Amino acid sequence: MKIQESGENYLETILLLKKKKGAVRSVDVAVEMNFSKPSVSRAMNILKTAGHIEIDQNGFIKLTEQGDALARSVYERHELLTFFLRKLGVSEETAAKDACRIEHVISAETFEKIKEAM
Amino acid sequence: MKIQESGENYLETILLLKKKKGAVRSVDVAVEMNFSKPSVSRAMNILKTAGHIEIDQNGFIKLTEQGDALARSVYERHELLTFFLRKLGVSEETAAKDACRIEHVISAETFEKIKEAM
DNA sequence: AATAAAAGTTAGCACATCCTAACTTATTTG
DNA sequence: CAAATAAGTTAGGATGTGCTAACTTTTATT
Repeated sequence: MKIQESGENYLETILLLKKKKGAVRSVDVAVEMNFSKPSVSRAMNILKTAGHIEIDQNGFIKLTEQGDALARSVYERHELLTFFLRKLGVSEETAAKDACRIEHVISAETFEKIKEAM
Repeated sequence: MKIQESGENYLETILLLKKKKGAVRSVDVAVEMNFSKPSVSRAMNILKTAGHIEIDQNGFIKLTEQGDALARSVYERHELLTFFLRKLGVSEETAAKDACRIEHVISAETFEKIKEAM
C-alpha cells in the first residue's frame, strides 16, 4: 500500500512533535493536527502496518528507519517551500499553509530546481 | 456546496476543450481526462447543480458566467505556474503535471507573489 | 428497417479520510 | 478506595471521487 498524502502529514507531525517535545503519543498528534482521537488511532494503525512507525506498550510512537526517512523528506520539502515562498514575499502564515499543501504534490524534479534556485 | 479540487479540474478541462474544439460534450471530457463516462456524468450533474455549467438538449456543455470565471481562474493559475516552473528549469512535462496539482492548493496571496516575480 | 455504434445514465462498489458516540483501560486524585 | 480524567479503540456514518456492469436513447450505417 502506497503512502497517502494524509499519511505523509501524520509522519511529518510525528517528526515535528518529536523535535519539539521528545516523546509522542497519539493524543499529541490529535491535538497538534486538530483531529479526533479515532482518526489518529486509525491513521497510526495504517502507518504501523505499513512499517512507518512502531508503538510501544506505553503508547509512545517511534518512527522506523523507513518512516523517519519519509518524514524527513516531507519536512525538508516543507521547510524549503516555506523559505522559498517567504523569499517571494508571501507572509509567514500563508507560506506555512501553502507549503503544507504543496509539499505533497511537487515532483522530485521541481523540488530540485527550487533547491537550486535558492 | 463549495467546489472541490476535482470540480475545478473538470471546469478547467471544459474551458480547454472549448478553446480547442469549440463544442464540448461529456464524452469529450471523459476522453481528455481519461475518466469513465459515469464519473464524468456524475461530475457534470454536480457542476450543473452548483450552477457552474448548463447542458443543452444535445448534451453540449456550456460554462455559466460563474463557472467560466472559476475555470478561467484555475486556468490562469495553471498557465502561470507552468511558466514559472519552466523558468526554474523544470522540464515541460513535469511543469505541466506539477502545475496541475499546485494550481488547486495555492492561496491568492502566493499566486499574486508569483505573478509579481515573473 | 435492422443492426451497430456512440452517448449518457443508473446502480452499486472501493477507497481515503474525516467525524461522533460509546466503550475500555489506566492513571490520578480527593 | 471511589470517582474523575485521560488515552485509546470499536463501530458506524458522511463525503469525495474514481471504477465497472448494465441499461436506455439516439444516431449512423448497411
